[in-house]
Amino acid sequence: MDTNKAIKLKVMNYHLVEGHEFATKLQQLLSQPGSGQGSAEDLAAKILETFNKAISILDSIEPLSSSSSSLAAVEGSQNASCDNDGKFEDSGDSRKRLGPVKGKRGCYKRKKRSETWTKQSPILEDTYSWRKYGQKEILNAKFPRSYFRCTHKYTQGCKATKQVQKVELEPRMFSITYMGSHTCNTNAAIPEVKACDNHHDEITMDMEEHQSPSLTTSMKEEEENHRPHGSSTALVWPEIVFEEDHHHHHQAIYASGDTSTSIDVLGSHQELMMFGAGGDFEFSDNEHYAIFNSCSNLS
DNA sequence: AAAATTTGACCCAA
DNA sequence: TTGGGTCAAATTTT
Repeated sequence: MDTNKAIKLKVMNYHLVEGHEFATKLQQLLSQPGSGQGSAEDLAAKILETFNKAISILDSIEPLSSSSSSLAAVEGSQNASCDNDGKFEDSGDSRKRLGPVKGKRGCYKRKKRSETWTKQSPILEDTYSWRKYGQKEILNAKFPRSYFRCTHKYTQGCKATKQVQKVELEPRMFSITYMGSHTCNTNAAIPEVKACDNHHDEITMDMEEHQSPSLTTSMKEEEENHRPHGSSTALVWPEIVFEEDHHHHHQAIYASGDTSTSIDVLGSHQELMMFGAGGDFEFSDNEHYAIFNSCSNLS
């Protein structure tokens, strides 16, 4: 708790203040006629990066849904074309599924025995270390889904997993579903955490045909957030609209409406949705502190 | 050499 | 039989 406060303070001091300064400079720059656009874009990129870092850190300390629901579990499917209304049941470790929805093929739902929560974020990293163990093309979805498990699954029996999939309607966003909480020794996890060097794992999604030339098959966060040529979109996170384009029966990807938290960043609006069983994201304070410390000097 | 990723095979409920 | 999730051998990266 105290440590979380300390971390927040640091985030405030380093990232947010820095971002604010960048934004101020940008504002000055824009108000001056004939100022070079290149540097404006540069500033914009810096601002974005700064805020992304801050959000990432804060978000992992304290997942945004403070009003945790009492649901035992929540739908985990991100299949953009499927409506879900079955329920999870307790089950063994794996390979159990729940019924289809609306008779449409491919609309499965996985049984979940542990808490599951989903968020949307342009940021792929978090404070845990993950090992990718699979990737699947998902029916009716444009982007593949990547599967990750905790690096310490076998050494420490940690059962946490996550699934990551690009959001169809906003390809710079990722839908990240966390399943189960970490039981691994967080101290052991520290050295593997690559929370700040921006040059690591995260998903490498290969999609056969992506239209944006700036989207390479390897979608590292840096590439995502750094793009100076991203034009105005580099500055704005578009509002996420959960609108089903090819199937009317579906209103929202996360149908079991729970908590939806919004945060405003740079005047734009990003929506994060957190669901489920009062996700017990249990972080060791030390871990965060260490991670944050190691990050804070990287601007 | 060890750790991580890729990717086709496999499992199983629907 | 199918699609989603996982496994594991092959491959790549560190």
